[in-house]
Amino acid sequence: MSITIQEVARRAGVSTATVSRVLNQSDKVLPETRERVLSVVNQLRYTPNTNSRSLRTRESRIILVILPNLSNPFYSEILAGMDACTRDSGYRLLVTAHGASAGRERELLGLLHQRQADGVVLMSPTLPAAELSAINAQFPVVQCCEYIEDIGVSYVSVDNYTAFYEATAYLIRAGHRQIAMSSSANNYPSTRLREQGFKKAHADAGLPLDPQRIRQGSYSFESGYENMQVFLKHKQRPSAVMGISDVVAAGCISAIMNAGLSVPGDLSVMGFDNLDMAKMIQPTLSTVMQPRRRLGRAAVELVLERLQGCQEARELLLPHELIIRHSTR
Amino acid sequence: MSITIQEVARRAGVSTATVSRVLNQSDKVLPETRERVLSVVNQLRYTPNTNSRSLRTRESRIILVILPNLSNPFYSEILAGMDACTRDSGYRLLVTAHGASAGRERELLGLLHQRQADGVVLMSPTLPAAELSAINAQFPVVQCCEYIEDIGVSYVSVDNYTAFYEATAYLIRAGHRQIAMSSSANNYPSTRLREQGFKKAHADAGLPLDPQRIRQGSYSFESGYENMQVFLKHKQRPSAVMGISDVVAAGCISAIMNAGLSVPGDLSVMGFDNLDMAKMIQPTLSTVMQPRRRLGRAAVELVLERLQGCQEARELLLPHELIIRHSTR
DNA sequence: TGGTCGAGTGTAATGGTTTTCACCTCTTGA
DNA sequence: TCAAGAGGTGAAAACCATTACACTCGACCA
Repeated sequence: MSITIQEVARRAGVSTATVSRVLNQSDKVLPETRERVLSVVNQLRYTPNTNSRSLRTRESRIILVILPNLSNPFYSEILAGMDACTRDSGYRLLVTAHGASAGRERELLGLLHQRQADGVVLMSPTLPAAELSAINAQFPVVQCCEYIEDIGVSYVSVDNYTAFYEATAYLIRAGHRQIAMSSSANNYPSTRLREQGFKKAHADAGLPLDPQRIRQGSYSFESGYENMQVFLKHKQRPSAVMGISDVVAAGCISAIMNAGLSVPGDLSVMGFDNLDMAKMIQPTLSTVMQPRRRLGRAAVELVLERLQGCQEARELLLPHELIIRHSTR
Repeated sequence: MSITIQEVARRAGVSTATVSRVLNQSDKVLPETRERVLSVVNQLRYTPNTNSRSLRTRESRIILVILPNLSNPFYSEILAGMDACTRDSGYRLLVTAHGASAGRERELLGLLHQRQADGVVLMSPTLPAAELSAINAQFPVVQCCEYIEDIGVSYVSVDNYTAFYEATAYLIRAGHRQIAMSSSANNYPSTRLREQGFKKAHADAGLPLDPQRIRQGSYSFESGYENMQVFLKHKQRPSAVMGISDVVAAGCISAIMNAGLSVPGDLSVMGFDNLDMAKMIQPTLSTVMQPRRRLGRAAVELVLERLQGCQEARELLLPHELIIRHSTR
């Protein structure tokens, strides 16, 4: 049916070993033999069978990507970066969601042992640290965006602490004294870091911070909406609010407008992520840009690097950027 | 290193053939032998090596998904549907973007011949019809959302014509007489169908339609913005505008607001897709819901169905739904 | 009693590649 | 002139599963 290396060898009048050598540009082959083989390869449009190759070499040239869910647009741009990075590397991406189930995540990581994947990018690990670093000892593991620190597992992310600090400081410099934050109840390091940045900016400015000013919830639009409704009822209404994500910030804006107030006239709103959406809403959303494409690209690069043999764990924080649009003043 | 079928066979005191038979629940095996084998399998946590299996059986249990790009949130929910559908089928998703290059798409489809994938879902084919149906003769091909009709290749989509017709008719019934459409210059069937639905709704209502009222562009926010700016300059300003997508509609809304007009006070705006974003903008966007999760699920189901042996091409149009929010009146 | 049949199992070929090892031919240096 | 070494190549094992075919054994029938 399909063309095999035998066929190529036969037509080129060499052994399969030689064809293999030519294709893997490894060993010494006489230039003229190489030419002969290559011309047959091109003529026959031969491509090696990946299964037999993987069977032999114990590598699949596939990188596994595990994220909590696929429906969140935050991830799409990151995936695009990974995909682009993968393109000419000979590797491919196997993308799946774990749906917040550690069991499912464990099952997926089983693909590594089955040699169905050579390495993995985790977008938000649900597994305990010990398990993670055990796997990392055997296979390249890279954490992207969300990560557990100091367990010897590489990660690439942004500096959530500083980013949130800067965004908060910006609002303070702009004259805001009562700032609220619609946060999340999850245990992600990023969430904690952002809250810490928020607090530190207050502390450094000598501003008191009423604990009621931080409300937890989720990363959803609805959560932003509901938290904002509560903030609006506080006796001392905040003059600005930070969303832990753009989507949450959009929820805040909706709540504000539905209460008959205006943004940024009555309240300023700041988001986080710089989704495409941020420039589409009215008013356009001030936010902190995460370089999502580059995050994806870097994550895959780190996996590739380890596949190349590099052993050391890398900890990359890519530059974020405060983007001021029209939802703040 | 890893456990092989030989090892299982040895410990269970049977031949590898028997182990294989147990695992593939095919042939007759004495219940007690089966038990013995299964217990060893569980004890050793044995999972068959996929590469050698694929090498033998010439199937990879992988479904290829090719979309134009990964960064568009329109696709993310569809992917989620595919992923969910795939979950317990034993199949996995290999997702890649073709970046509007037919060459790249062709290259990716090569994975089928290399037995790296058993079937494929195409989210917007760039290949000529003939090539597509040639591939479809050998492997399961399913078109999703965008499709070429009548070439014997299955597809799943929504009824773009009727959907756009209904949305337009809704605006007409609401009293609008001057309706514009921010369309796209591409050649996608969906685009043509939506334009036709738009026109037919006018015709059926006996409304004249100035050709200037349809402007082409792209599927981007900017395109909607720019088209809208032109519409606003027309001597007879439209009282409503339909975007070919939610993102385009959002661009229209921005242009309208930046011109100092209001939505829906001065103009009504209708989108298409019902992205999450639609409920996040102000005013919330009236739109046509595409059941994206179900689209993804159905596409994968069709591939699976053909893999099961079903030969006939299916043409599925899933129900859409007009969703009225606050951008229209 | 001898032959047929079927159920259950094992042997070994098979899939397509990579890679070890052995081989041959030349060159080089002593 | 011969030994050693190096460059180029081929034969065959190995990777790990599936499966066609053969075999054994007991049951059953004529």
